[in-house]
Amino acid sequence: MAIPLPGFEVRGSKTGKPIMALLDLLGRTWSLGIIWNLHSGPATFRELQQRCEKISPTLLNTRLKELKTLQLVECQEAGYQLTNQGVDLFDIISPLGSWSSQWAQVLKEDNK
Amino acid sequence: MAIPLPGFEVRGSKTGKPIMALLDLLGRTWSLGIIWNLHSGPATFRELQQRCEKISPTLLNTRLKELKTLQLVECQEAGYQLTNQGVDLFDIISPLGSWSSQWAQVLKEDNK
DNA sequence: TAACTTTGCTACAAATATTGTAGCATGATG
DNA sequence: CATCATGCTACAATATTTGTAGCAAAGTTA
Repeated sequence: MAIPLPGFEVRGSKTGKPIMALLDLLGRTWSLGIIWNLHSGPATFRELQQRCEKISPTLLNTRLKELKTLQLVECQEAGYQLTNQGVDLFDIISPLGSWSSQWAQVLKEDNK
Repeated sequence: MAIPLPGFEVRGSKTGKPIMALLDLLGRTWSLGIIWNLHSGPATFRELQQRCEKISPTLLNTRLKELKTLQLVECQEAGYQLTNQGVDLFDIISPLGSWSSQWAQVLKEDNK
């Protein structure tokens, strides 16, 4: 699958709008998981593999390449880590953590 | 693929943590796209299909079932629309719109 | 009321993405 | 050296997504 670059046609949209490239990226298996897991600090390839519990090395490497190309993740001495932009992105989505707890609560109530 | 319910094992995590269910859901092809596209107002099945440009009816229906089960989308007279919870979720991710524009800008600069 | 349309959705095969396991090359450690 | 850990690739098996066709039900028109 081609890396979703802003300005070009991506899965789901021909317009080239940045948001569509981003939604394509984040909608790929494990993209969000990798970003989420990297927030707790840099990790080596194998360490990241463990944080993600069940990701295959093939896909992990594919996603890392995409995320590096799109400058959300970089590889330094300490291992893979979020770039400044990656951190900014994480900061936007981080409220999902507490939101999801409330959501789980509501789902639980409603299924009583 | 089983619907990712908070409290149960999901793709990428056995812990049952709500955030992992959410990341599984949002990481599925078109989940984010559907939520994003529904924000501009209710839509019939075919209308939504057009907003999503290239989604197949099979998958659209699968995703809608998931989103309905998880109470993010509901089907009313006007068509499919975000529930209150769905709107809350959208509100969290909506800054991605402007963030992605800046991101696109940076990528463009750096590739000069 | 009988012929069109439109709509929501299913069927199903082809195309694509993801997993799982094995293992290789490289560099560090004993 | 021999051993081990790491980053990553190969590749076949499996699962997901697409694309096209089309059906049943609910309007609309004549």
